[in-house]
Amino acid sequence: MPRKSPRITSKQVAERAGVSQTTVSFVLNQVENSNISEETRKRVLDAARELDFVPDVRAQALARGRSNNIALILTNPHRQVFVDEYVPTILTGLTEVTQQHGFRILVELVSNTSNADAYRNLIQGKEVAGMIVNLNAKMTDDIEQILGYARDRVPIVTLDAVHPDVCSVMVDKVGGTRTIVQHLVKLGHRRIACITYGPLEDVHPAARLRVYRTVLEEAGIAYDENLVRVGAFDPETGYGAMKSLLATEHITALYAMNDVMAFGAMAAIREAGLRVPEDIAVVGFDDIRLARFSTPALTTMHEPNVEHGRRAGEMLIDLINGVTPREKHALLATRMIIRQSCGAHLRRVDGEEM
Amino acid sequence: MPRKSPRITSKQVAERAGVSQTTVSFVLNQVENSNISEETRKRVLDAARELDFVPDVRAQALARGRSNNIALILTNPHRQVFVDEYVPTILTGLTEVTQQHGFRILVELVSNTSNADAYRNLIQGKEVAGMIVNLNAKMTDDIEQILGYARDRVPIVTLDAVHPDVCSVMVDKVGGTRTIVQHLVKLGHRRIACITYGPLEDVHPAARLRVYRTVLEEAGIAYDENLVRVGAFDPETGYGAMKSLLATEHITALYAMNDVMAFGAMAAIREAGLRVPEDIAVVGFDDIRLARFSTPALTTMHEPNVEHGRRAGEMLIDLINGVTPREKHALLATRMIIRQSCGAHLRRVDGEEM
DNA sequence: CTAGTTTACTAATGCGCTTTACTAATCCGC
DNA sequence: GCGGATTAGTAAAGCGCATTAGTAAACTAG
Repeated sequence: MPRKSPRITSKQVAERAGVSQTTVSFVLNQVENSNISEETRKRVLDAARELDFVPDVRAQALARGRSNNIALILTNPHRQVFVDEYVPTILTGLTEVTQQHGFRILVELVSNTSNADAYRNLIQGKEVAGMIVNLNAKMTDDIEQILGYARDRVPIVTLDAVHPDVCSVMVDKVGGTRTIVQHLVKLGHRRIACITYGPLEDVHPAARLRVYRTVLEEAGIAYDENLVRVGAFDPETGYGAMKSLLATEHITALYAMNDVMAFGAMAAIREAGLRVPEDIAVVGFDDIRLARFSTPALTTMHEPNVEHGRRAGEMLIDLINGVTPREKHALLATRMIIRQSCGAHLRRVDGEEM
Repeated sequence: MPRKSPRITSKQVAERAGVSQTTVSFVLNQVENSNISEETRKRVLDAARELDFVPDVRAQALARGRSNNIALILTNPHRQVFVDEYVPTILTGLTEVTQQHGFRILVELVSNTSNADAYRNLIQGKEVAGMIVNLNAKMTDDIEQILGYARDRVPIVTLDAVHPDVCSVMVDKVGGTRTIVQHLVKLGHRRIACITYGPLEDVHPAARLRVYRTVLEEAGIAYDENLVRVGAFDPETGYGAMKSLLATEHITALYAMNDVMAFGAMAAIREAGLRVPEDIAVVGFDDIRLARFSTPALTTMHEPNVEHGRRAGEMLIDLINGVTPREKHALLATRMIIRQSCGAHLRRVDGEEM
């Protein structure tokens, strides 16, 4: 069990180096215009190394008036965030930049999106220097208020929702939707079902559904709301939605708004004795690692999640440092990955360039 | 952009309530034997609420001599940790208990397992009150030294590796391996391949491979090292390993040490024109959410990851509070989930009770 | 009615650092 | 050789809380 180890403070480093605590602080923090001679500098550095000195971050944070933590706030974790590699990949990109700047990541799960207290404590408690929020719910008054409150006190970047005044980095799921639904249309499909996720008012599903509809109509295909089903972020709902589609509708293609639902849907199609893509073409969205290994391999839109985390981190650190980010709202492009499930390989499609 | 909001301190609460700062602290922290009258208590509470007071955690941590953060240290994140739902599920269980006790989670990615500095800074910098480490590498001198160093200074719980002196919560992957390999044996298989992950010296793969061998030998099946391939934590390696197995060996069953590799392996089997489970039975390990939705649905061992995180959190908080945990090394059981990929449903197996 | 105890608080110190204001010594130009 | 600028530092205050030691008043017990 932990025993009290002798705590090394900057005062002890000062003593050992024969200088004042101030000098130690100046040297260790490389304060400019502090006029420390090279010789003294070296003595301090040596002393610090010999004593194995690591400054107490709590004291630093208190004295500096700024924490060195950044919060990653995950709202609705169980509904949508904790699926596939989303969190790990975001974290990968994020830590890549935060580590460089000496920030640590505080992960906070907020189950109720409009739970203002979680934010309040984090901010007022001075626990974090900035926050990155995964917020994909509908922009209600509640949320707008929370965002406003937060933004007035601490730099903040959202990963999804766009509030005009709050910086954000967002994956262009809407553009991706256009691309992939057009892909299905080009393959000749006219009965294209859609499995979306709810609530339909939320940022992405609403806009994506609209684009799905637009693309169909542009191709002269009437929008049929019977072909739209609402799932969630798990294979089960995709499976259920497909079952229900198969029971009542005749379709030749499916656009599932995430890969995981596409997996479920394909299972349902198989159970019904139908083949993918011969009977029903299926496309997903996200490009999870397993997408390449489903039966058949899933055609999908690739989301740059590592980049997503990285950009959000960079933007936040800019804000923390008082630098105005070049773009207030960054949009990251998705990329279509054509595999087998859409049936493109069967039809000798001419160069899909989108 | 954030403007300086008037910081509310306990001193202001004190003023408003007409008491001393000490009293505010006593009331807010519910200090025992502080003899605060009910009336004063109420005045303080009211003032705090009216001013929207949230104590500065940095100052609290400094004054109390204890941080209220717990580190979740993820070693080798890209190699194995950032697969499927592992991190999210661990986080779910962990935050469940940490939130109750007022601790926050600091996530730290350590790419090099024997990178002592990461631990040192976290500990010496007094950033955390305790650490949970996902350490699944071979117990080298390096690691043993790091663990020793850490444990001498701060409570620590490992999620995988077992150092006799360091508390741990671990999923019984070895026991699970026994169960599921026995399952394949009972189904009549004699040529059972194994796709493990490396490095083979690490905690789990070594022990699991040993059990795989033991189970075979107990059934009178000679261990054939040609049937063992080393993959990793991604479908690609499972796919590659299976390709290579199919090229040279005749097998009727496969035990993949994780579901993701099993997915890859199944893809390879299909490509070779063989059927799962008729030609080759496949079982995985982990029970990821998609396991139920592969073709065919994957038979696997379920890992209680939420429970894993929860137990680790409970154990750590006990240690932090100076309570000796009931068990120093907890072992969590896995559960076999029989689906289609093992072919059990084809053979009318008598009640699989394990 | 007084000494001792309990009740209900408060003053003041310290956690370990950063930072501002200050000082002593040296340098430099004329 | 003297005033101002520069160099190389330091002393001390303060960040916002927890906590220890202490105090004044009220309440007992004898």
